[in-house]
Amino acid sequence: MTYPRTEAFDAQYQELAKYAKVLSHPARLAILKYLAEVKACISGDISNEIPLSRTTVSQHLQVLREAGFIQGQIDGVKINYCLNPETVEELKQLFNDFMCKVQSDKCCK
Amino acid sequence: MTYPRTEAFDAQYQELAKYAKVLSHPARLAILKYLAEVKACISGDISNEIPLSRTTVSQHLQVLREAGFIQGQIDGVKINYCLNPETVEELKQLFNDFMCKVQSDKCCK
DNA sequence: GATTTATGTCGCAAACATACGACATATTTT
DNA sequence: AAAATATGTCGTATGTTTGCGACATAAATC
Repeated sequence: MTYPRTEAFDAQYQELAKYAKVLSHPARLAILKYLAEVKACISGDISNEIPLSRTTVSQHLQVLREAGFIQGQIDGVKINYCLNPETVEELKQLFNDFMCKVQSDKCCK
Repeated sequence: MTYPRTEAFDAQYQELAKYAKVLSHPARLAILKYLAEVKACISGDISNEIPLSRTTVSQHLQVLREAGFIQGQIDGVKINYCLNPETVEELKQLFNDFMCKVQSDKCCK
């Protein structure tokens, strides 16, 4: 949702918020972890692994793809999915930068 | 949303997903950062700082409070809000644990 | 005790997210 | 070329999130 009043203000937090949204569903965290374990696999493997329909998994894959977390390599009928290390690295960076600003010495106690 | 089929499966990702959801809105990231900067403040200060109505800020504060990110200390009519370092630390831990499982050596290249 | 100040909750509309069956497409295999 | 396989997109129902005005509460001040 974009609200005119907040657009400018939100800008600096938009990127991390977007990544956080992608990570805010257990299925997507599970897919990322599964991909890290198997290094590469086809989408059918994922819907066998997690208790969701093929359609739903496909939609979660789309969210992960659009956010740049995963990449798909077409191989005939199959599509081999794997993690995109650049995006994983960027997330880590953004998150750590944010955490530095919200350090434990910055509380009222 | 809770789906019976996925409940057991989701369990191990539920916690991080929940934290990620809290961080998935720019206004909430902004509030956390503002609180870190000023160390403690009242809710009115926050709605003056960010371009959202008092009501909306109050609701974002509720989300942050319920997730344990912030604490409110009643002082007469005012409520002094501040960060909760335990939760910030727990988030950092959960996130780092997850990132270790999704390391850059775990891709198809 | 009336007014002001600080904050919270309710109710609602609009937007967004989730899950999944049904259908579409495209490449293999027979 | 028909069947099988792998995957994507559409439509839809249901639930959740967001923003905000209106109302409620409760302490402080006049």
